[in-house]
Amino acid sequence: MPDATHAAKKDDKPRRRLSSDERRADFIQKSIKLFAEEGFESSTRELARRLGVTQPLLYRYFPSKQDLVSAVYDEVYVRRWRPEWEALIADRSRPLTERLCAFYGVYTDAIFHPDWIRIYLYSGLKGEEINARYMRVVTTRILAPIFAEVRHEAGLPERAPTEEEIDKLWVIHGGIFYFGVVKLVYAKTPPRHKDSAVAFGVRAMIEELKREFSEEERAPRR
Amino acid sequence: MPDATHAAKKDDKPRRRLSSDERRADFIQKSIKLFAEEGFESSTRELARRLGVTQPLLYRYFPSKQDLVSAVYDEVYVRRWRPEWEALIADRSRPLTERLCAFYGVYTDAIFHPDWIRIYLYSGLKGEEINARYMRVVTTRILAPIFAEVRHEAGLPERAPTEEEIDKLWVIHGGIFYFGVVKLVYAKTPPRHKDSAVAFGVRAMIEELKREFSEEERAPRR
DNA sequence: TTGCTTGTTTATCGAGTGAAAAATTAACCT
DNA sequence: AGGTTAATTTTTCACTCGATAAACAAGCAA
Repeated sequence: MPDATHAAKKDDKPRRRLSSDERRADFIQKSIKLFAEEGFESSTRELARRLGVTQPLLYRYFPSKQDLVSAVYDEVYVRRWRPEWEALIADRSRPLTERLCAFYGVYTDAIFHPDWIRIYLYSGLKGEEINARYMRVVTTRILAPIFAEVRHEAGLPERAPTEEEIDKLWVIHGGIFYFGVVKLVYAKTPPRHKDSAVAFGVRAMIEELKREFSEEERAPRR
Repeated sequence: MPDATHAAKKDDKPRRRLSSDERRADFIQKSIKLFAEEGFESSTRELARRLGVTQPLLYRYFPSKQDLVSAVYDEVYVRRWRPEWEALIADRSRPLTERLCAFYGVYTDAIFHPDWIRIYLYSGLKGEEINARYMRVVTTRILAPIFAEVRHEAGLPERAPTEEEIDKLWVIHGGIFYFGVVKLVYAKTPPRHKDSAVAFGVRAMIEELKREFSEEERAPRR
C-alpha cells in the first residue's frame, strides 16, 4: 500500500517541475505564511503539502529546518526595511508632525500585515538574536532621530537621548505597533482608524516631549 | 532495564506524596512557568520532569493537555484581575493624572512579569477566545472609564467613546503594555524606568485627548 | 534514440508526542 | 495489625516529528 504521509497531490497527473531558484523561493514564501499562522513548530510535512511536493524535497534546498527559518527571518526582517524612511524623519523642509505622521504612515503600511507581525512576535518569544538586533535598529534609526528632531523644533541644543528618554519614545512607538497587533492578530480585522491612531500617537509624543523639555529648561538637572 | 522516558527522580529514595489539591495546584503553577518559557507545545513529559513525577500522572488531574492549558488561562487571565483597579480610575477626589499614574502603576505591577506577558502573547497568537474576551474587558473597564474621566476633567458632557476614540486610547494603553514586552521579553531586563514611562504615556494621552476635545468644541461634528 | 543532469519521490529510521490501562504503593481508617 | 482508598508508576500504543539514502523521472544535449 502507498504511504500517504508524504503524498504530494491526490491526482498525480500534472507533475510539474520547477527550477532550483523558483522552488527555493516557493519554499520561503509558503513558509512565511505557514510559520506566521502556526508558529515555527509547524511541520515540514504540512509545508510540503501546501507546496504540493513531498516532505524530503525540502532537504534538497535547506540543510535543516532551522536554515529555512533563518531564510524566512532574512526575508521578513531585513528585506522589508526601507532606508528612505530615515530621510523622511529628518526632512526639515516639512513640519515635524506632518513628517512623523508620514513616516509612521509608510512604516505601518510596511509592517501592518499579519505575516510580518506574527512572525515578529513568534521570533521575539523564541528569543532570537535577530529580534534584539531589530530593536537596536529601531532605537538608533527611528527613536533617536525623532528625539533629535523634537529638540530641534523646540529650539534646543542637540543632545543624545538618555536611556530613560528612549524608553518614553518606546511607549509611543510600541503603542503604534501594538495597535497593529490588536487589530491584525487579536481582532483579525483591518486597522480602519490607522491614520488617526498614528496621528494621535505622534502628536501626543511630540507635545509631551516638548513639555518635558521646557520643564527641564526651567529647572536644569544636576 | 528501567524505562527512562517517564523517570521522576534519579534517586527515588524520598518519594513523597501530595494531596489531590496540592498536586493539581502544583501542576498548574509549573505549567505556567513552562508554557511561558517554551509555549504551549511544551511536552507533558518535560512538565512531569520538572514536577519530579511521571508523565501519566498528569492525566489523573486533567483529562487532556488542553484542559491543563485552560486551567492555566484561568489562573493567569482571570485570577490576576483586581476589581479595585476600576475604582482607582474613577476616584474623583484625586487629580486625574495622579489617578491614572497610580492605576497604571499597580496594573503594570500585576502584569509586568515574564510569565504573564509571555502567556498572554502566546495565547493571543493561538487566537484563543479568552484573549478577545480580555481585550473587551480592558476596553469597557479601563479605556472607556478613562475616556469618561478625561471628558469630565475637561468640563465636557458625558458621552460614549467612538470606536475611533477607543483606538486612540489603545495606542497609549498598548504602548505601556508593549514597553513591558520590550523590557521583559525582548531585552530580558527589569523595566527600570517603568514609572516615568507610564507617567509619560498617561500625560501624553490626557493632554492630547483634551486638545482634540477642544478642537471638537470649536468645530462640532456633523 | 541515447545518455546525463538534476528535480522529485519512495521508503525508512530513531526519537519524541499525547494518551490509556493496569500494576504498584504510600497514607489513612478502623 | 489489617484493610481500603487513592496517589503514583510501569508499560504500552498509535502517531508525528526532522532527517537520510536510495530509487525514480523529467528535461535537455548529443
